[in-house]
Amino acid sequence: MRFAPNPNGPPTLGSTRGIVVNSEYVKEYNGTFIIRFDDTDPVTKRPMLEAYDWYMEDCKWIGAEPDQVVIASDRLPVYYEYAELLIAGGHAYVCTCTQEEFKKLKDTKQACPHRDIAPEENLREWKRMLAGEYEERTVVLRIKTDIKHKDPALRDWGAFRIIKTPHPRPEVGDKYVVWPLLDFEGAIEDHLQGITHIIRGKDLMDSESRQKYIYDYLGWTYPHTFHWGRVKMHGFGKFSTSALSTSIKSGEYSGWDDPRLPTLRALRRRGIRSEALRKFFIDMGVGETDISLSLDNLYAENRKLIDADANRYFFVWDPVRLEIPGFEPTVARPSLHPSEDRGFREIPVTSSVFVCSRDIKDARKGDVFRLKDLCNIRIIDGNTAEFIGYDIETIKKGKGRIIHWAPVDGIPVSVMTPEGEITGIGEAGIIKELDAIVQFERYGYARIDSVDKQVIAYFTHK
RNA sequence: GCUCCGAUAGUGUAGCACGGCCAAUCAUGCAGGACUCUCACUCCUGCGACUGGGGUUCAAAUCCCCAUCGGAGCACCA
Repeated sequence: MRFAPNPNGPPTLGSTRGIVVNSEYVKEYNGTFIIRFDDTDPVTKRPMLEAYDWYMEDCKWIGAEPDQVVIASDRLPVYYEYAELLIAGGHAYVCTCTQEEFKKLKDTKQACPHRDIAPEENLREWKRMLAGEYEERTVVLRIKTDIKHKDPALRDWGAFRIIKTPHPRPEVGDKYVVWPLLDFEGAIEDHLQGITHIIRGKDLMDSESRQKYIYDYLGWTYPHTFHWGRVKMHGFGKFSTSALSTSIKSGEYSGWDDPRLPTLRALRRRGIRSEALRKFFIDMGVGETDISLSLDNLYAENRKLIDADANRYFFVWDPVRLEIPGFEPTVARPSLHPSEDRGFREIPVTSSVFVCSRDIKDARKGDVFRLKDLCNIRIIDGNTAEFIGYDIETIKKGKGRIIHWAPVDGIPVSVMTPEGEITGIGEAGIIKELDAIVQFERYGYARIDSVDKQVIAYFTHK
């Protein structure tokens, strides 16, 4: 099996599906997993140098280390060789029609004048192409199919064109001016690498019919193919790699791992486990239906994985200070985890704490609350309350709500979420959790990304 | 305009190649409940679908036709 991305950005949720499902089949049937960089367009979908490594990194992280790596831009001579074979066999021709001219003829099922030129002449023209004698957009090498084919998409498709912009990879640079199009490059590589099964997007459904002409001319057997539909993610708008790239450069996003982006590295930074991603995509299977899915399933999967590990902490967002006059300073000792026996945090408390404004803003005089793992209080007015005891049982019997809180000398915490940044105060112990996933009680899970004068956490999910 | 593909609960998915075992699977979601010093976790209960119409057949989610809806291709992009 192979996964064939164009490295013009980091892997996204969509690419991840390709990586996971292909590699899963490989595991199940003991096959070979090849990652092939289809980087044969130095202009329109110009590859990013860093992205090659990003793909390798992300594949590894998600448990899909490739057995082989192929970089198409390294293999132009191979493609040239087969092109010549096809030209010599009279199966391909050099066409100097303009795009518009050819389209017009093709749409009316008419051959262009170049179609009947003799192979020898085509070979000579091909050499001129390779020698750089043609300018961009003046010539193209076409594969001869059936100009009268009922499906216009299959009529004499283009296989090579001229591009004089250097390739971003320094090893390649301006070495070549004749570049293959996807259907040609992919057709040759799939055969050369002995690919037996291809899963490709529904948008590439015609590729098989197009490429089969080459396979027939060369006497090859076409791999088995499957297709999958388009994936739309709820909560993520439409995005294209190139559009994202500009938004990142302009500073609209902090980078390719901005928590608002559906890239693998962003999800990783947020604390999504690779196992959750794998299960999510494997359960989804390979369907031709276009799907529009929510990340709830992924989050649910992830929650099961992280809940037992995630230590609990108090994080108060939208904090308001609540005074409890006369309360004797003490040390609260909430447990690190409600069911795993992992010990306690220790939080020194004085006669005032922070609580979420949401929790007390509608409270009236006399309302009773339990500050979780600390004490019971009764509201006096908007931001003062009186201490009324430590006993949890009295709260359990009554109707007082249990709310969480943070010490007034706590640490500032910023949580980066897909919806934006949430700031508040957390207990100081959070600084011990650098790089770990914690649960902010009554808020959700988050990965502690950095710890300095303040804590930066990346929101995982509820 | 021409061509191709798809359609099962809110979402995703199993079943469809070989029609009966499907009063349709699983997950998530939602609702209710148990547990709990978190709105988390765990557990229990419940809700919810074969796009429509014809046909073939003793029997259709499964086969055929039409319609509707959705997606894609017809690039010197991938």
